[in-house]
Amino acid sequence: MRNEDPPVSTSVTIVDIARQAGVSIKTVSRVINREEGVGAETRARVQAIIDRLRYRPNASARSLSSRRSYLIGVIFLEVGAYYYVGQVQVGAMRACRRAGYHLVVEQVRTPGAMGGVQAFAQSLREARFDGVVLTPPTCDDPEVLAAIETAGLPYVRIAPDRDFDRSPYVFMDDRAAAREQTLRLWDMGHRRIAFIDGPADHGSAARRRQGYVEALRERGAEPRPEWIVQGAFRSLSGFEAAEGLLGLPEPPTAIFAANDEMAMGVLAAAAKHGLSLPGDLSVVGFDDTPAAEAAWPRLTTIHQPTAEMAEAAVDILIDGFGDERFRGRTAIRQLDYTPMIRDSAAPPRR
Amino acid sequence: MRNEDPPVSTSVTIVDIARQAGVSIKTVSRVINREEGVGAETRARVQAIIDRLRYRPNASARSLSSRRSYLIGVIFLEVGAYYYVGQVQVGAMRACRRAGYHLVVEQVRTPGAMGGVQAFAQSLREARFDGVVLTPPTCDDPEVLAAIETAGLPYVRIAPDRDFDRSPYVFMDDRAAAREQTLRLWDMGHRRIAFIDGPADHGSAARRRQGYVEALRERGAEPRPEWIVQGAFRSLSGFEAAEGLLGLPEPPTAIFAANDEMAMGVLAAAAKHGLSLPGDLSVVGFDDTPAAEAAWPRLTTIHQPTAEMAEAAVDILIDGFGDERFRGRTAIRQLDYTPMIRDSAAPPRR
DNA sequence: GCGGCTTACGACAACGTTGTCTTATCTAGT
DNA sequence: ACTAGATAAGACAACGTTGTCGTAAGCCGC
Repeated sequence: MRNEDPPVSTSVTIVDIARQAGVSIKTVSRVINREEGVGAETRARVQAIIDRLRYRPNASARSLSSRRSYLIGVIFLEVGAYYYVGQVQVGAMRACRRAGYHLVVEQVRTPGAMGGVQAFAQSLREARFDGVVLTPPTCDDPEVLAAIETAGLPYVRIAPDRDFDRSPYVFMDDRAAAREQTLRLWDMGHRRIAFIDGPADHGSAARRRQGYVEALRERGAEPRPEWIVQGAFRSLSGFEAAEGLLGLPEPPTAIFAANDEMAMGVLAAAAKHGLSLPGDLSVVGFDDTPAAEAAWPRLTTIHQPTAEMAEAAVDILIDGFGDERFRGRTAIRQLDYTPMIRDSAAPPRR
Repeated sequence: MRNEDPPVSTSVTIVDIARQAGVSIKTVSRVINREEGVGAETRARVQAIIDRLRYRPNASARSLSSRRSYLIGVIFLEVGAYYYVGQVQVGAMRACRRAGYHLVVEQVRTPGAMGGVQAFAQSLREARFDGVVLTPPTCDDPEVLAAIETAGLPYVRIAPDRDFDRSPYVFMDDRAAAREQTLRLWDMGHRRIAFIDGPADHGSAARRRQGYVEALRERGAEPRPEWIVQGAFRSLSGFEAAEGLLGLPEPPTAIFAANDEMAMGVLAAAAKHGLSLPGDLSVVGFDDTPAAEAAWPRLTTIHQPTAEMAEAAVDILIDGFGDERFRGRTAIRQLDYTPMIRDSAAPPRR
């Protein structure tokens, strides 16, 4: 067991391994890919040499020959800014690593670049992904979907909003979570509950709004249009929405923001107005970002298992590669939310 | 100009183009890669066919043959959570798109996975990146650097903290920015200025602290140890640090958090203590996240051109590919910060 | 001892590009 | 008119794998 590591790694190939082991390259290939048809003894000998020389197969060659790139794309409308994006990557990467895949980040909208979906589609066809994961709201964009299907790429969507039998997908029951959240406010005694909506093209925002509406109707109240205001999932939009709401002749006693970022904006607006929370105003969010826990008052919200959803999506994708026709399987995976009851919601002060 | 698009794209190759154009595949290859040695007329004819058939070269084949993968890795200690990560990706992707590269995200630390840097190194060698971009604090990790150098990969670092002539890098003068920031507080009249530090392994945190210390000394004051507290760049750590600071017998009148996330935590702690900002306490941050603008009071901070730094890093990387020995060039690129003077800092109330 | 089956392995041709070298053809200089 | 030198294009061999098919050896049943 002397330290006889090879010199600097001037790329050792499958041929080197085969020669050293005295077998054919095909046999080495079989060992690498854990295929059967190799005797235990031979397998061990080859494996030992692979380990000693620190051999790693060349991804390009492998991919050219096998038509598999071991690359999975995760597609965002826009990378950056959101906490959500990071969480998706965390989960997706975990699943990729486990299965020996790499994660390529793609973005449909590239500020300052020419050609929108067109350029994206080109980029797609060139990259040779084995499959892609689509995140909202891109997962509902007909153009994007068409581009991916034209390229013949298997894909899994996270939290899509329609065409549910068009592909496998993973989701969480946003509507139910939002309904519960609203019900909790109502049952605390709130009767003037406002809702700050997400971007119009965002399916999960719409479902959260539905849950809100549903809860009110369930308690026999008709949602008032002036209490449902448009937001953009960014803290500044939450701030502005709350400003409007608090300036109303009959301001709400509770505000439900469709995501935590906007809820943080609401907190800021409340601070500006000198409101004491949660006494003067209850605020609840959705997502459970780290900032929600470090807010004051600590934000009551819904924990969304984003990373786990992304992980499940990649798992479905990779599992599907075995199958002849990926589209045949319409795997669906539902994950659970968790209400995080903290301090920002309380019965309204009389 | 009839609409005679080809049928579904059952992968058209360079051979198809060559046949249709009546030229050799090499000539097509030359057209694709904008090499010289093709007549204008031939070039146009070939290009037209490429466009008509929507041909895109096979990345794997190209990569196998040319030893270039057109893949650039961007390496984080941990993806997720930070605003920073998203911004880096935005910039890096912009540069990649421009040059026809794709961006692969890698993470050194994979929670719940075996093998730390070792597994990472394997993953690296397998992926065949053309080059990688390292972000802090990973860009200062000797093990990671050694792994990358062993693999013979060109790399560019973003905001490294040492070994400045080991590779090209891009940076921003954190120290100067923090010094100015501190000076502004001092010159407003603050004499008890606390600093919430970042993680110990984070070079830019250390430089910001140096700037803070330097500013105080410049004004003839010696920094008090109890006013420099450890944080972790997360909002919760900012909250906790502020709690400690505000409980001091002689609490600071201003708190400088080494990043915005922690500053947001400080804001929360101040709200908890019923402080009126900025009268009772001035708070300043560093980074200029979107949340900083939607806070109340709006957070005074330093705008860091993160996306631009990442973009520059990728540009340097790609430019360097032309050169024989990448290590020969030690390109350095400095970008400027911008103080964002908003409402969270003001002269102390007497 | 023969055919038929299984197991373990190898030969060889893809895979779709790019790199290197060679070969026509055209242009300019004398 | 002849050569030198540029320019345009092609032939062919890599690149490092995997897929397909072939085959030798061993085992079984009779």
